[in-house]
Amino acid sequence: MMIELKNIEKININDFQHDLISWFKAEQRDLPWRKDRDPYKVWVSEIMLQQTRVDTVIPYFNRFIDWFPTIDDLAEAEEDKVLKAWEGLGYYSRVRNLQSAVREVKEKYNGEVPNTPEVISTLKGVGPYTAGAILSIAYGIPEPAVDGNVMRVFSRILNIWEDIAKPSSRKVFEHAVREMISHEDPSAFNQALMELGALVCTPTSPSCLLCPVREHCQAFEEGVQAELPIKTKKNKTRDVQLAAVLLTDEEGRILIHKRPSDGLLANLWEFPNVEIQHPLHHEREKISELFEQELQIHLKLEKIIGQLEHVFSHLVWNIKIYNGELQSNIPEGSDWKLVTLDEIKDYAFPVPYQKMFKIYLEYSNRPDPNAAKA
DNA sequence: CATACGTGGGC
DNA sequence: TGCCCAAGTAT
Repeated sequence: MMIELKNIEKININDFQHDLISWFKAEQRDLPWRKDRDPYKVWVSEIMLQQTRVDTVIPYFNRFIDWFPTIDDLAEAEEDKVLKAWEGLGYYSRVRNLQSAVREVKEKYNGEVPNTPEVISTLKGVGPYTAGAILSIAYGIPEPAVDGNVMRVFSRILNIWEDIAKPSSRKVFEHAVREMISHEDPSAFNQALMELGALVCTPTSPSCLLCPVREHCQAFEEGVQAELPIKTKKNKTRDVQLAAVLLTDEEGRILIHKRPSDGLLANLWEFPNVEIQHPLHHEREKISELFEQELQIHLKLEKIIGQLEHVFSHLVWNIKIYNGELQSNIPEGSDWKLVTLDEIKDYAFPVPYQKMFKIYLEYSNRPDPNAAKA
């Protein structure tokens, strides 16, 4: 902490704020969530932007605000429709937490997004970053909003060699932001830091020659900007083998299942599937048995119509895709449904099952003898 | 504190 | 092809 304080003292904070904010006001991108400061829209955008690129978020944000323009609209919406609005964005608990928090705001806070760190931080899905972002952007409150961009930018500006992958590092950067933040325009200051990280002070090969705060940058002065930030991390993924089946009944309707309300892809829809513990056990009979034991459905498997791999951040799914006929009644419970090809588009499926459905459609339209191989 | 939690894009 | 992400949070 002493080192950072020392480097902060090397910077003329007023000049830094001015150079940063002037650049932001001139160069900021025209983004849909920057049209106004409606705390709800700021909130939605910040949740969507977690671990997600701006270009990906834009169309989702526009549709989401179109479907749920206000806190009331989101609070009153069916969760299935909310998940449909999020379909394909990933990290689906974000939107379930968002709806839960919005309902709490409606009920406990008279529909007003809280404007203090203490209260807003109690809302589901609102962590230290999001709290600071909403407070500063929507309410002009000088709170730090430390995300990956801010840690990268400040690592370089202040020549900080703290490992930004460590959770404990965030407080170092929060401290630095508290020392540096503009109290005149905290919103522009925080957004400028993130915008700079996105456009100029990028992870690899930062564009220092275009940087509005280059003259304040300790790492640039030392010529070490390319070495920073320090970020350790090794993601090891686990492999999971699945057999999934597209089952139709005698009327051609398709059997779908709603996933459990916690864990991976919670509350999204899927096609019936089982995990294959031993990769070689893909005999028809064994697969059928597993479906009966684990899902209580009788079926006639036809053939493997395809195969796909889907990579998550922490695991890899290898899915063998079968088609087949449902030979028992649809299981009891609202988590099973038989739907037509037209109805299926109202249900939210995670990407691996969208891929699976696409493979099925291609298979049905034009049977391909080679598809049976795999 | 480490791990679970998605996805599509860049090199 | 494979690895690293990108405006994090919950547990």
